[in-house]
Amino acid sequence: MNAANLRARVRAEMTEEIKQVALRHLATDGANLSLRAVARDLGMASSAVYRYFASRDDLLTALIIDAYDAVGEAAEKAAASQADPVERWVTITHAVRDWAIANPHKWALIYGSPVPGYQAPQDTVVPATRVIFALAGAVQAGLATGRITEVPPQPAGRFGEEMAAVAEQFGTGVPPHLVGGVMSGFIHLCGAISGELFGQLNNTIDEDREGFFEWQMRAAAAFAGLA
Amino acid sequence: MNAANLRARVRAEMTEEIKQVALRHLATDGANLSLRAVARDLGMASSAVYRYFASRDDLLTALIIDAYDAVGEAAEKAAASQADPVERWVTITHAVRDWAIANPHKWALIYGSPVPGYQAPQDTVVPATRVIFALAGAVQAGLATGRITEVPPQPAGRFGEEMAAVAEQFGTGVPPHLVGGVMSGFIHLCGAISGELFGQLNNTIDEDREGFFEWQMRAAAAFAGLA
DNA sequence: TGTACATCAGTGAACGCGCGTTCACTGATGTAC
DNA sequence: TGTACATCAGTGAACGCGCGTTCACTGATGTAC
Repeated sequence: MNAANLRARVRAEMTEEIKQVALRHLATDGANLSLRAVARDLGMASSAVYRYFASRDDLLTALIIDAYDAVGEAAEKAAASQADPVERWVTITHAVRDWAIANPHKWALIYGSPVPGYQAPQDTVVPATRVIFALAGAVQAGLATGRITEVPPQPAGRFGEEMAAVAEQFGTGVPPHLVGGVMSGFIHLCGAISGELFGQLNNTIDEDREGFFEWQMRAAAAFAGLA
Repeated sequence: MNAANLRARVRAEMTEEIKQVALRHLATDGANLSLRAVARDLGMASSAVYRYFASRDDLLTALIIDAYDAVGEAAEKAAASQADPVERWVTITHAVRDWAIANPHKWALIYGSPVPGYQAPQDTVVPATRVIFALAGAVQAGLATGRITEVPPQPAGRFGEEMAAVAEQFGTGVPPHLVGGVMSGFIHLCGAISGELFGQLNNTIDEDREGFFEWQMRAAAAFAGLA
């Protein structure tokens, strides 16, 4: 390793450290992320952070992309562990939920209310799709193994056309009417996790939230054809 | 009207005005609500607000309760307008979505990521249940009119017991296994609206979001027995 | 291998601004006799 | 009806604190000849 590489590596490590500390602050203060507080924790001048991130928003963007990648990777790993299409779907959803429970502030960052004044740049678009693609993969597997027999009710009208466009654009090999089922399952998944983390289940389902979750996700799988 | 009532009325009007201005700020700055900014808009000293709300959190609580009541009322009004149980369910969900689209910041306040450092007091619990009760009412109507024939898959284990406890506690007359379906539908509803407002549908379903929404909500109704 | 120069991480002060909450106070309105 | 008193909305200054970002700078590290 030559000198240039060393400097680059030190820089990468420092960048990583800033993000780690920022995540800790996110956990306590929500999205009101303070650059100065981060710098203070690192024992450096607040201005030094600007060597690594051009602005507070840039730091936020980096955290958002990391979070999308982390939950996406969890979903993909889970997907790879199950051959049976239905169990693959269920395992993916559990992996996403487990990740969210372990990292509630990261979940809120990417699936919660938008940060006021923050506009997500294009870089976040691709990482944001990894979970949906993992779910679509389970449906693909179901198609490939002849596991999918009943189809969900056909989406009608313009929205059906949009599903067709999405199916073609992403080329997942999943027919349009099942893309809607995947999308619906993903939305239900997000709702179930956010409901659990943000308090909508309080005073109603306080014991067996995992059981309730799986029950819902199996229903969602069935709606996407995976019965 | 005597003098005492007049003073009380003026006070109520001022309280209302403060809340209105606070809501406008919520729309632009998210949950980072600033008492000083509100006072500034009203042309009064920031300390004067303390005559009406003991603290910033108290003001937030008032806004949260108002929001729960507003969306709950929208749901109940919609419910009253439809006799057919399935259409009642669908109409309720549309009413909730319409309200959320018209008041996205209020939706985020009650169903989005929790406000950092804010702890919701007990006063918010009852208003928070009005939407679920409206949905449960549609299922009750379905039972009463013999419209419910197929039942959703029985929830197993501890979570099934919890559903039974909830059914008994609230005394809605809906059998335990259908309470789970109502709860699941409510969660799916929240997910669908939050997904639309918070950006999860961007670049995927951009045209006919209403169609996609209704398609999902009819599936949710079916899962709660309303086929 | 040695030296002159360029790069770049990090500093510390400053700018201009914001915040929630408290406190002693003024002055208008309402109440009791 | 008139007067003394109590209530209470609103003021303005202050406390003690926070923030993002810029800028001229120091000093160590890396590069080119």
